[in-house]
Amino acid sequence: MNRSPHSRAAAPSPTFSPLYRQIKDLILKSLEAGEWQPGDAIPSESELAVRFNVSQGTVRKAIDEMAAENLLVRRQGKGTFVATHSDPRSFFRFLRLIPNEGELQPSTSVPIECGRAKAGADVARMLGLAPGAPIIIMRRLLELGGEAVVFDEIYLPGELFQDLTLDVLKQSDKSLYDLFESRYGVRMIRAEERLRAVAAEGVAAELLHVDEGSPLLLVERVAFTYGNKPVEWRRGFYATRNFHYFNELA
Amino acid sequence: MNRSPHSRAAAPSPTFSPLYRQIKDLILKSLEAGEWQPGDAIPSESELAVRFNVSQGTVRKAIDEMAAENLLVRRQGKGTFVATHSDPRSFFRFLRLIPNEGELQPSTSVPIECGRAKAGADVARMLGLAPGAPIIIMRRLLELGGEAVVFDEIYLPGELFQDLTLDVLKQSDKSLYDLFESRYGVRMIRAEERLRAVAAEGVAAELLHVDEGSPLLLVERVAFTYGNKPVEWRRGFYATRNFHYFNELA
DNA sequence: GTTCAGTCTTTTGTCTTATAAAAGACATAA
DNA sequence: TTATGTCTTTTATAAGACAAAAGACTGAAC
Repeated sequence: MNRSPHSRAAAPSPTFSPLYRQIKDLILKSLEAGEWQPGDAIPSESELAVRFNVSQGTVRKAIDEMAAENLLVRRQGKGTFVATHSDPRSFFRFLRLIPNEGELQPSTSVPIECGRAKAGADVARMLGLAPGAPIIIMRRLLELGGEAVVFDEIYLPGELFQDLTLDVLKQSDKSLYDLFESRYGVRMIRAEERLRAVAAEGVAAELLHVDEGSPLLLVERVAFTYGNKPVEWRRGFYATRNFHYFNELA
Repeated sequence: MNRSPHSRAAAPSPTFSPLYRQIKDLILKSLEAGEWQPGDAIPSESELAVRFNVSQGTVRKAIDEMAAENLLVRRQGKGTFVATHSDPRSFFRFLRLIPNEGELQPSTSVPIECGRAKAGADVARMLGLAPGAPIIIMRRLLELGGEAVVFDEIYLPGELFQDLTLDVLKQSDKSLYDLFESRYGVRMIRAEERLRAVAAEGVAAELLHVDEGSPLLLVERVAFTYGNKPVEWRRGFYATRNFHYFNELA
């Protein structure tokens, strides 16, 4: 570690970075290496301070940033924990769909199909794979309060999800990202979504019980794991009769 | 100010709040009162520390939070500045529309109509007004790279925007929120958006040059100023042939 | 035995102080 | 005129001391 970043004698150091950020990188590396599992407590601030030979305040600032990025969760008096998709609070972060009126509905994922294929040009580009690399294609329906609301087509790199089959999906009662995290060790930490209005057609129209040509909200998503690595591409058709996509501009 | 929040002798204080948050509230009050204008520098951290009789670090933590909320902007070596909508960087925050391919386009606002009316039940509810209170209704088209992409219907409380007319809008070359801020002293700091897909009809279809019944993205927005006070309700129809709504889930 | 109140330990949170880096103005020498 | 150094003002970083929150543990009261 560069412990004397301020001495400019030796190197004007284009790679300069303050102490707390170096600590952050170290913690991130431990996280990525699986030293602490999702839901687990990480060592206390003072322990980490001793381990890295810095003050508690410096460790704290590193953790502050990671908590702001939803990688860690602090609880006063208890400790700091690795964020997990099994925590229901982290759920809404990745499904911004709420009813036009009334309370939030419990959601059910209905797997329809899950197979293997070779990446076409578009999927390869989105996932940073070579064209022809093995991928998994999954289709599923999302029901909210008994109503079919979202039809998803999901593309995953085959390498990371070796034994993922339709059966595995049907067995699981967790959310997809919870499953990915607990069974395959792939943690989604960030996503980009692109929204358009399109006309319903084919399977989507049928499964969502809407007329051909009626408007649907198309949500395309790329989800990233540690190191900004894309590991999921998804195309979702949302029927927005009774639900809408909620977003806060802050 | 409650300078000894930790002494529990006097009051178990259900309204306890740490020092830095009390400072934050004070700075916020100054901001709200217009003591410093958008774009201006606020006093330095050490000046504020003297003024409030606390340490620089405590002022700093207060400002940190406000910078995270986009109320203030820090610049090392220069000072801390009141955020402003005239800063182009703050622009994308409130218009999340980007081209499917190619660079970001410069946008032009084309005012169509601007009149006064009395608030109906729905607008009154959204803006926290009494039904029948005076409001302003404005319609406009947003063009990106020469193409008509968004048709907006905007509802404002009449009281806050006294002399706002179609002419004023036509005269201005600023963004709407920049105009609101500089001319009426109303600063938008946060907004909630609800998105749906709908079928194009009437004026919207016509102005956006799309067929009746073709899909449009409907974006309903409530925008808030200081103290979480709603001061704008807006219904926007987005034609998403060549553009899409971009959102980051972080 | 069970319950309740106090006490102790461990954890994150708050606040202060000292010092570094960044930016720019200004003077001065080439 | 142009560069170069120096001084001042600003935010940024780092460390240390102490407070509040949470929970486990102890032991007395019943």
